Amino acid sequence: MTQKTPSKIENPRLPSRILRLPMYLMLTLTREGYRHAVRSDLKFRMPEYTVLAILEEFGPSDQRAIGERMGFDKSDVTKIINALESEGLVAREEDKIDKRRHCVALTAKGKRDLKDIGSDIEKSMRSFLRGLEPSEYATLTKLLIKAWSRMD
Amino acid sequence: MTQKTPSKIENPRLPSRILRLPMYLMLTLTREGYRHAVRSDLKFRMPEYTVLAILEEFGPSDQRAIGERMGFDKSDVTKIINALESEGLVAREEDKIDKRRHCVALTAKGKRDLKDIGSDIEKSMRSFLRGLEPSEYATLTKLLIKAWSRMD
DNA sequence: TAATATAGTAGGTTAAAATCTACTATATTT
DNA sequence: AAATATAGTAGATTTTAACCTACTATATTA
Repeated sequence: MTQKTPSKIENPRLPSRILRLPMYLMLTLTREGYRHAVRSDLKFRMPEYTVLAILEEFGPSDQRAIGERMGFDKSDVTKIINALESEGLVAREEDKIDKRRHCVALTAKGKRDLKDIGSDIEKSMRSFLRGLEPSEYATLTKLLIKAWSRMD
Repeated sequence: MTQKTPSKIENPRLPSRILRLPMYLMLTLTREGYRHAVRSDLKFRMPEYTVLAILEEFGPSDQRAIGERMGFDKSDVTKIINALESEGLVAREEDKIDKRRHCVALTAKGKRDLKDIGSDIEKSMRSFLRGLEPSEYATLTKLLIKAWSRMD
């Protein structure tokens, strides 16, 4: 009880009660993964990449729809589009029918750069999860998609 | 290009480039899971429960060792222990050999309450991930442990 | 036509986690 | 013995995401 504890824990680990909780493991992993992402010094982060990918897969879109897909407030979408536009990756165009709307589309440069931006991010994420075999990585992804698609 | 976009997206979804990224899915899930945890109005959160579980599984410990296991700064450990001590769940005792150290141990009440605190948290997390079958939940946990144990 | 609602912008606020500093007390090293 | 290092505390600072407000312009509705 009052004995002196060792100065260094050789193999620090969490108790099994905690290791059986996937939500906590995800929390820890994303926290560490964030640091890893910062270290890998990417030019764009997920929000920017997500907008580019949305425009690529679903085509030009107004900002409200982008925000709805991402679960972001419209004001935050404005900021992301501003950043992407200033880099010449997307262009805003007035919607001719509804002049309140800005139709956002990928530029030629945006289409070109999207792949590199994505592969940089994906490479960083894969290197962080390099403890998993490719098949495990795929299984993990599948399970997360299922959980994600049914969360409340 | 400039055609009017519909006012409501019936089935908003993310592009496949994003859905194939487990780290992003985890980020989204933990963000939502946090809201779910707040809604379920638990008395203690993960940091407090983690400390209790550490003390249960590894026995009495000084605060530095607890922080090392959790990846928390010592000052944060102090705050958690303060909260747990004021609820009578843990007790600090001076280490007789090294008087700088506080040997932290579960009280009888701490041992008793640990199970309820844990099952409340676990229930909340399971209900959040209820889209997964039990076997999928187990697989997910296993994969996350593997990823966690090998992250840098 | 008047009232209400929506898209987007700019900028601010809030809340939580993570980090850091200064300090006291005690141990260890030189 | 003096210098240095460690455990713990208290409190401040930083960071970041999430959220909110006020505003302009335009569209829709009653």
